[in-house]
Amino acid sequence: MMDIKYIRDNAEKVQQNNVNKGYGNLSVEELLDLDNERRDLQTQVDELREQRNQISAQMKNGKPDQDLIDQGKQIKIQLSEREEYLRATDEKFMELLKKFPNMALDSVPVGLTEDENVEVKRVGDQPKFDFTPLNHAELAIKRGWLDQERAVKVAGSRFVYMKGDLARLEFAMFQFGIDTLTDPEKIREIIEGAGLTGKVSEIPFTFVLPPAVAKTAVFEATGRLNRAETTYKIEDEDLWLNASAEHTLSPMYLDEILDEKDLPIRLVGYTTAFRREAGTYGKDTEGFFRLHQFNKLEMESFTTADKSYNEHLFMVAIQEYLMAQLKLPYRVLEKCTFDIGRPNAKGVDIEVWLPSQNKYRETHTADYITDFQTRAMKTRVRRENGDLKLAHTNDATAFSERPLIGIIENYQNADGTVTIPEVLRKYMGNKEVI
RNA sequence: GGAAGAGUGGCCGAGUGGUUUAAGGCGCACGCCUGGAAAGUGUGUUGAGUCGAAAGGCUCUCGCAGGUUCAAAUCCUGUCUCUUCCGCCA
Repeated sequence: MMDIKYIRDNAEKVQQNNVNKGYGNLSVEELLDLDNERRDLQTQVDELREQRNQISAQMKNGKPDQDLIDQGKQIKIQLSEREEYLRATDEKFMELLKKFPNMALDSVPVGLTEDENVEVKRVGDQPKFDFTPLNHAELAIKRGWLDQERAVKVAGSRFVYMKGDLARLEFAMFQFGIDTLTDPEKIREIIEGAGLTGKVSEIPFTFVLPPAVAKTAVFEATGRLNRAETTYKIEDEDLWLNASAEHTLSPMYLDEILDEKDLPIRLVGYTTAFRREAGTYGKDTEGFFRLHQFNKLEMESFTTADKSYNEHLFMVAIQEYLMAQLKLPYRVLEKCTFDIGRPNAKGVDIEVWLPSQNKYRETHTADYITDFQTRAMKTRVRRENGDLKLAHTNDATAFSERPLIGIIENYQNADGTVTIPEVLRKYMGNKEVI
């Protein structure tokens, strides 16, 4: 959620940001009108309550006074009318305010389609094959690793059974990710490699197995509840299935005041993610590129405002490190204003090279969210100087299932086998090929 | 899922309609006292909104949401969470 005080002071800039992020229909003027109305009403209500309290205080000492009781009754009537008006105005105000997107940093490229995303760099060589490479779905089905037909029978389209060595490889990859993120030595190595020494904390991540559901109000506070297109609701419960561990990690400190000396809090959470994928019919239907259900390892961190930007760069560095360790060819994109998403101030995507599609496809996102989530969640920090400030959150993918697609396509051999990336072999019984 | 009990400032805990602007204690912060400390002692110590240059004023906040009343931590209704017991269960 945006800071109304910031909007009051920066009306034009906020309106321009709305336009840049594809929310040009949201009017700052309309919001500020509601804000003024709301504050006027609040003052009126406060004054009436003050009168009521004064009358009540007079009544404490002596016997009940009919005159005071009558005055109190008058105030009660006026107050309930004003309060109702205030409640309705406040509701309209909040409804509109919650729709406002976070301010994009000035460095974020302005653009209203994903074509405006800017490629920052390419890393790793695209493999050359002396045979015609299969796409990941063909290969996985051929090897008995993927059963879509039976999944359709049981659960419907966009669900799969993942089996055998591919399923094992997935857990190997996740274990590799967990081992890396919880290892102080590896964290230091990544920070050094990214030139962030002294700029970010060197404390490792804590591995978390979080709930996979969140209550409506909590999910809304994350700014990620998208009823129409993404999120599944559990019938007869006030619960939604998470579409990422972010949705249950970021609200962990809801309504809490954190101590600065305990920061940063770095978490890496594993859950199964559920997405309705409404509006993507016909897109990426082959294999397991876009499913209603997939597993994901997600990073989340809580910092003070002055540390959060470097924390974001650190998370991107981690993502690059993981991809580089797997020796997958990838590229890094600076996402444009439209593509970074409503809660983001900045966003980076990492895409893996897919030989079958002859292009790079998204595997990782890093979200720089500033205080947009913590304002709604009331997650604050007691600074060392005693100030109370909103915490900042950063959120980023460690591994989803998509890098597996990159692995089996880039590491495939002519005979249909797949060479296992070196760093994963120890998790696969030291096998070199599956 | 059923039954009973309980939710009060950072923590413990008093409080069954108006001397509560939430007693008292612990912890914490800053003083006084002391050669220094302990003890003692004084002041302060939830968070939010709003007005104000500031000092400060006003309002709200006793799990949450409604209701009764001139007046609610206190009475009523709903709901959530926790504890104990029962049932079910990986």
